[in-house]
Amino acid sequence: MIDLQKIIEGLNQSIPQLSIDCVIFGFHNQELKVLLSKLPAIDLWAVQGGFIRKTEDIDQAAARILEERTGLKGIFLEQFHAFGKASRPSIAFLKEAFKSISDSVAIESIPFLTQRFISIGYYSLVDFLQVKPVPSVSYERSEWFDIQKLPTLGLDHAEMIEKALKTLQHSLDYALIGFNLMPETFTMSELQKLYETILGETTSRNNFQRKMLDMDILERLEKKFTGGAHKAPYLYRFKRYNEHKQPIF
Amino acid sequence: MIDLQKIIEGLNQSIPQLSIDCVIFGFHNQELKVLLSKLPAIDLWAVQGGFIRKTEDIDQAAARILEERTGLKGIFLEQFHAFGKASRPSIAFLKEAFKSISDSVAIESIPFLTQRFISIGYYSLVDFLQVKPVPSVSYERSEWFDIQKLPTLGLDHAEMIEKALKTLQHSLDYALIGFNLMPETFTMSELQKLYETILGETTSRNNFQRKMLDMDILERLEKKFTGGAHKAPYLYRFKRYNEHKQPIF
DNA sequence: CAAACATTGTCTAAATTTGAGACAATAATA
DNA sequence: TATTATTGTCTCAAATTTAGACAATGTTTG
Repeated sequence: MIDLQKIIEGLNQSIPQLSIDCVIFGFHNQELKVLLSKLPAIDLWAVQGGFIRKTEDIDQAAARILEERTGLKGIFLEQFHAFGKASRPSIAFLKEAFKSISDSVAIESIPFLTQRFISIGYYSLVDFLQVKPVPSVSYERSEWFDIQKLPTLGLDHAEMIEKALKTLQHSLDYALIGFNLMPETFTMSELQKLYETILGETTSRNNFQRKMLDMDILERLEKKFTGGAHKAPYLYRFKRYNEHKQPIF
Repeated sequence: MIDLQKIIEGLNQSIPQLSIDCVIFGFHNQELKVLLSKLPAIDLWAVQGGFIRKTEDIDQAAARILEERTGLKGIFLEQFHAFGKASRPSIAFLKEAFKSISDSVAIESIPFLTQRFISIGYYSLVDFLQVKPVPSVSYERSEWFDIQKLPTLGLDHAEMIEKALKTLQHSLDYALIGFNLMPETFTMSELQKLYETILGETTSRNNFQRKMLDMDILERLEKKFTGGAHKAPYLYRFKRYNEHKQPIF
């Protein structure tokens, strides 16, 4: 249920013409996924957005939004780019969405939504299975989408996701990405799938294994008996107590 | 001469609580330098800041500010980070500076300067010798500073320069950096000094030379007779018509 | 005018990293 | 027990990086 009064209050406590958008990545079923929310009454999806309270750090605002939508805190979250084209669509369409929900909306009581917005983009890496998607007050529902099969996105969010992925690919830190996107334990080939999906290229199995083991960031655990007609793979876990294991922020 | 009326007009046409700061890098006398401006009446220096007009892209705003302060356009300029700590000092001190210049300032007529600001940081690479520093309307004068010997900086500009340098180091593209920071022609050892200064580490001369030549981004020109008691080095120039030579934006 | 000097351009061998193929080990199935 | 699919590891070759060596060459010095 959408609570317009709450939305308006939030806007009034926020910095005008500035928003935050979080591109939340997860990994499941060998697919890289993004958590999107659907606008009410309009067939458009968006990454997790919100506003910056007047007394809040922008990093705090991003962490708050992430927690509101996933229930998770203390996980990897990093700013990657600010989007501010003059032609950037305003988020005035939100008014239409609200109106379709509640006839009694006094459009003029919603502050500065028709003005041009500049948005600061963050991306986050989360453990897919630990997330319980919660749409924000102004959205209908949240869902994960395979990054290869995105729905129609509002604003410039397609470009935003593209840029977040580029940042992820470029700043490729194996320990950081694996630690944050994988579940607690995993097999080597599952880990390889993750990197191949993100980078969009394949590696030979033997050399990948050597590279990961040489990095000395993995602990080998017991074997995993999958029931397949073949040798059982070992499970691995990212080592604790190394520089990458610390709470990221 | 500071023209307060102009400043106030500019502020009224700009997006509130949002600014742009450009960290402008140059290279001269084997030193990496940053172009700073000094506040009037206060012993504080700052990188080149400005505001975003309501109808302007943020990239355009950064390019405009760069051109205003250096006379240069069409050169390398890239966004690297948005700064938005809640504790970020406001730029209210500008009022004091203005007041010390002009007794007749009605402080209240200067819009939103006492509020908390969020700033989008850009960095630029320029040919030192082509720059004619021009302080902005609200500053006293501009000067180049060796990045190792910075004066006292206002706001969080020390952190900003630090982060811009880190970005430069991390996204090290030899052709891009050399092309933008070096003069038209240079010797191989001059080029090596540039990279060593930026990265803060030394390379062996022979291997550096091979690496640069193997990249196939340099043209060898005539020799340069410096008058030193040794073999004269060749001059080089970055090749035109390769992917890096195109106007950067 | 020849020797000394400082720096440059290039070559080579060794060390390290990366790429590709091979093969034994092993859990489930036929 | 043989077959099958995958896994863990080894090895050799290729490519890249590191380190050292040395001849070439303007200028200065004796």
